[in-house]
Amino acid sequence: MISEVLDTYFPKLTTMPDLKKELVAISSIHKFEAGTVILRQGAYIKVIPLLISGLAKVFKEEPINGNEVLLYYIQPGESCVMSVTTLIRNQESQVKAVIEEDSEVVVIPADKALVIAKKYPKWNEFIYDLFNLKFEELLDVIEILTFSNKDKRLLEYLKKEAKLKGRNVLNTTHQHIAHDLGSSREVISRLLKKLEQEGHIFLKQGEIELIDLT
Amino acid sequence: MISEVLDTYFPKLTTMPDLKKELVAISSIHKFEAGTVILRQGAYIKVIPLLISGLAKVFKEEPINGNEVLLYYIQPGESCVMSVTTLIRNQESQVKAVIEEDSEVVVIPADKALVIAKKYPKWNEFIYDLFNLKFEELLDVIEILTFSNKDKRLLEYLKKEAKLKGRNVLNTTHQHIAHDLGSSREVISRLLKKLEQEGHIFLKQGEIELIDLT
DNA sequence: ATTTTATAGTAACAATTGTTACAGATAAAA
DNA sequence: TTTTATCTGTAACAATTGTTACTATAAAAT
Repeated sequence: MISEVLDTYFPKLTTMPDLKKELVAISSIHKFEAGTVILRQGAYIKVIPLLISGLAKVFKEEPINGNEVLLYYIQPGESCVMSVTTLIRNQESQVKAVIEEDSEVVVIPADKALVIAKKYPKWNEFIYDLFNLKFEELLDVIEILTFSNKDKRLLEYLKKEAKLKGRNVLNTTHQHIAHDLGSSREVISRLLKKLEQEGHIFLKQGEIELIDLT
Repeated sequence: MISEVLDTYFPKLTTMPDLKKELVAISSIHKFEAGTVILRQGAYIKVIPLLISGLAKVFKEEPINGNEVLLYYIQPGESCVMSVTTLIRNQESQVKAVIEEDSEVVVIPADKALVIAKKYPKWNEFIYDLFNLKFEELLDVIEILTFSNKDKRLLEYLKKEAKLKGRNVLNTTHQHIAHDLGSSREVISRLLKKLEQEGHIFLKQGEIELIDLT
């Protein structure tokens, strides 16, 4: 079971028979419901999660008044890179990870992941790839925060959500979006109305339909 | 020469005699003047630089109208993480690196760095550390961009510059700061004046003196 | 010493975003 | 069906940031 799942979603980790064998031996599959916090900011890493279905979001919390920003997503075939390096450095996690859609996760105990990392260069390649990917997502966020207005950021967010969730109707609230983007509900409502008037989206209570997905 | 330099600035890379020997054999020391672009956005990686003196800055360029934002710094004892992962993935660089203060750099040819990475886990530990560090710097940038105003961002920038350059008088222009932060000169002038009135800094032509460095 | 260039100051206005304070609409629960 | 809670719309105003346009100052060059 785990063997096939790894083959399908993490092919990089199964090209080496030894590595694959070891991974299968130490990992187990868990299911998490939407809303589950799988990693708390400030906590230490106990497991490395490999997502095989569903979707997770990674946030940075502002210590003072509890605001958060969405940093990036974890899709099937990915893991939480921050977990991996934080584990190696034995630090507190700087981020919070939350399951966004019901997910299945291959879970690797932290101590054993450390052994694997030292033993198999392939594992590092996998992590490097992921790191690069997430690094670039952060760069994109910074670019759009620096050079664009909120309406652009909002539209990009909606498109990304639609793409990752595989549908062009999003079931969400203005409040929820405001939370993800670190803004206020009123501002988001105003900008959504503007996007609707421009023909990008169609609004209903608890629903946003994307018109042009490009 | 290279041997001592590595011991001093990159102790992690010299704990294993074999790794150290190999690094010494393949690397050379180069000097770069302030202003030198050591990595162009869109270019492929030819060398991995290890900074031993001076300071470098890493920018993300906006493709359309040539604006840039400062992402993070490279200090002595650090390398350009983006180079490392971009090299492994054989991608175009997503960022631009510029020498900020005259620097000395240990240069490792890209092809040989790849061999080293596969052979020595210690190298990966070094890279992981660095990645984590820079990742966290990016998170801090995103946090401040999301939750704070420009004046806070500006003050943090000035403090960081002062800290990294080891002096509390910065020789820079408003235009240059605006460029680093992706804003306009007039806005920066206005905010600097405000910071001066609040007693944080003291302004002179071409100079900014930090009062409180905390 | 005078001109030229680069740098900085600032006022006035526009655009964007945040905040307050309600009202209306929709869906869920009683 | 009524009640209740949640979600959305929006006006009015405040604060912040961006833009335009011009002036003032300091440093560098002639």
